[in-house]
Parts: sequence; structure tokens; C-alpha cells
Amino acid sequence: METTDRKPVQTKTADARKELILQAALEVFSKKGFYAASIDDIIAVAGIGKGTVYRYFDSKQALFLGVLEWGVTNLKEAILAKTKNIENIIEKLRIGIITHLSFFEKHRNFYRVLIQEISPFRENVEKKFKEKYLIHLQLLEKQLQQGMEQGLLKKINPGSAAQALLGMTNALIYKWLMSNEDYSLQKEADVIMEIFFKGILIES
Amino acid sequence: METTDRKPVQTKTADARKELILQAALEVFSKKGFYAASIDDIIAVAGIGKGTVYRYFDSKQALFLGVLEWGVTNLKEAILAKTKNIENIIEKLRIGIITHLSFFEKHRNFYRVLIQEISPFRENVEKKFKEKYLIHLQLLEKQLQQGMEQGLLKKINPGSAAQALLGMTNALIYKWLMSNEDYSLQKEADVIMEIFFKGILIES
DNA sequence: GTTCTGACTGACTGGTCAGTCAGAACATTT
DNA sequence: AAATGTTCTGACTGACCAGTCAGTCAGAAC
Repeated sequence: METTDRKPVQTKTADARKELILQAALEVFSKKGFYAASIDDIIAVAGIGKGTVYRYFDSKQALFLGVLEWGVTNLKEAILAKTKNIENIIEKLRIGIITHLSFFEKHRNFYRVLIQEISPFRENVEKKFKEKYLIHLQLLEKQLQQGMEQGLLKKINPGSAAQALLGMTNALIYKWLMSNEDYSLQKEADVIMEIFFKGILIES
Repeated sequence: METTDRKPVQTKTADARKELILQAALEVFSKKGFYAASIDDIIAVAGIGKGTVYRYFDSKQALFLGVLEWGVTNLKEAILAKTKNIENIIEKLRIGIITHLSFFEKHRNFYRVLIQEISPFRENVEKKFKEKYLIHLQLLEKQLQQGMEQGLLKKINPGSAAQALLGMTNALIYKWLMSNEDYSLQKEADVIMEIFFKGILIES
């Protein structure tokens, strides 16, 4: 029973504390946005003292980045877990889109955080983005490129195509949120698939 | 030479003043975002006194909404002007997309304002949005619906299709901005058209 | 030349809030 | 039960900034 044995217990509590703060922050940031949200709001939700927040996060900005990282990591992992064993590229893309939609259907607050104003510290956020979110984009890009090489997909600039697909997807999440979430978001996957793969035009 | 005669002179100056403030605000808001931007920043750019801002706008928020209105009105008018005489729906959509892209290519700062965090006063912004931006979306929706009725387009939920098209377009504007604008944004219109109308899949 | 007007200015106020730190509370060891 | 270590707390501070308003002054009116 030396220090090495005690650590896990402490770590576990510390992790729980951190998670508690992150969840409270997610709730408040998603409602009010980064600037209008105050640390006092967040501690009121978490039910802890102000100083405690600063034991786990260096600054309000670091806390916000923590929330971003939490969501982006989970999203990436969810998509990877669901798609990694799928061989067929088209099917892989389809399941990826469905997973993406259902992730935000479950974590709608996180979407609200993701679309926040971040310009004043864009450099810091950008690092997180380039590392996490953009890896997600690059993954998509790579899959599309594979599909093109296999002769399944048209040879369109894969960066543009990936961004377009993600843009469509996000726009439909946005629409769903604005409509008070009164329908199943996952079902929009069909619309996305149909448009992205086959287009809206009826061939004459 | 009564008051009625003097008025136009005053009004013209006042309009110029307002325009000056709006342009300075656009510049600062696009760089810093709503919250991090201070009125002091804006008057430094405009080269005027602080009180003057409050002669023309009731509050910082009203100024922000003024910037939004300025851009959204101009965008809508640009698209309407370019597309109103076009009969063919497909061509109408194509020109609409091109105009949309070139508008933001010209007014890139406005795009940065448009994607800002606005939640703390969403109700106010939403009114502007419902009236202006969403009319733009609804216009697109109506055009798509027409195309469907004419048997040119597949019968997909037109609201979703419109949102998807706009989402794709905006995502490509975003990509362009992030890449330091080192290519012609207008050319992305081809990618959008190809994907949206015909899809990325090669028919087998 | 004198009076009047109102657009303009910027020092100031009141309020907000991120971040600090001294001490309370709790846990662990001896 | 005392000593030592650790975590938590919330009152406090200092910086910041939206919005105000008393005063200035250029030019219009007479």
C-alpha cells in the first residue's frame, strides 16, 4: 500500500471531477456561448467552488478546449469503431455518415459548442482542430480518394468533395436542431447518400 | 430653402457616417468576433469618437445586427439581380451558386461575421435571420420544388435539399478561407453542381 | 458680427468577471 | 489525537468595457 497503490484511487476521483466540470461546461457553453458563459455559471451547474475549476484547467479557454477535445475525440472514435471492419468503401461512407448523425443526435449540445465563435483564439483552437477534427476530414478525404482509385467514384478534387459531404451533413444537423429536433436525424442519412452519390437530377 | 431643402444634405452625410461605422465594425467583428471586439477597437478603425457610434446605433448588439443586415441584404439582392431573368431552373440554380460564391469571394469578411457565435441574443438575431437569410433559403427551396414539379429533379424533401446545397456551398467557402484564399472560389461552383446534380458515383 | 444648432468627442461610471489565494475541510500517516 | 499533506472554497482584486453626458466647436441663420 505505497503511493503507487493510492494513486489510482486519487486519479479516479480526479478524473471524475474533471468529467463533472467538462459536462457542466458543455451544458453552459452550449447554451450561452464561450463569452457569455461565466465560470460562475459553470460552477453553479457543477456544484463546486470556483477554485476547483482552476485546479483542473488553467483557464476558461483551456476549459473550452477541453470540451472541444472531449467531443471531437469521442466523435472520431465512434466513427472509427463502426467503420473499421467494413471493406466496401461506399458502405463505409454510409455507416460513417449515419454514425456522425447519431453522434450529434445524442450529443446535440456538443454541436452547439462546435459551431461557436472561436476567432479570438483561433490559433489555439486551430491546433486542436487540425489534430482532431481535420484528421476526421482527412480520413474522409482518403476514403473518397480510395473510391476514386477503385473506379467507383468520379475524379473530383477529394478535399473539396470531403468538405462538401461534411458541409451537407452539418447543415442537416443544423436544420434538425433549429426545428426543435422533432424528427429522426439519422433518417437524413438517406437524403445525404442519395444527393451525394447519385445527385438530385433525374437523367433524361 | 426651408428645412426640407437642408435635410437631404444632412441625410447624405449621416448615411456616409453610418456606412463608415458599418465598414469598420465589419472589419473588427470579422477579426475578433462579437465579444472580443470592443467599441473602442471599432472607433479606432473608423477614426471617430465613441459617442458618435451611439448616435447611429443603439447598442453594440444593434451595430452587429446592422452589419448582418447589410451583408444579408446585399447577398440576396446580388442573387436576385443575376437570376431573376433566367427561365431554366437548373441554370437559375447554377447562376445562384456562382453569385453566392463570388459574393463571399468579394466580401470574405462578411462570411467570418456570419458564422459567429450569436447564441446569447439569438432571438434578436433569429428575427433578422428568419426575415433575410431564411428567405434566401426558402427561395432556394421554392426553386428546387419547382424543379421537382417540372419532373427535372428527384422528389426529395426540398427543405433538406436546399439546406444540403447551402451547406455544401458554405463548407467550400470555409475551406477556401482556411486555405488563405489561394485559388478562385468561383471555380468550386463546378464541383458543387456536379455533386449536387449528378452525384459522385460512377454508374455501373 | 452674433446667436444658435446639433453632430461630435472622450473622460468617466457602473457593472461584470477571470483568475487568485488564504484558510477551511477533509484525508492519511504516525 | 496530532501532525502532515491534499483538495476545495468563495471572498476578493484588478482589468476591461458598454454606454453616458457635459462640454466643444464648425457652420448655418439671421
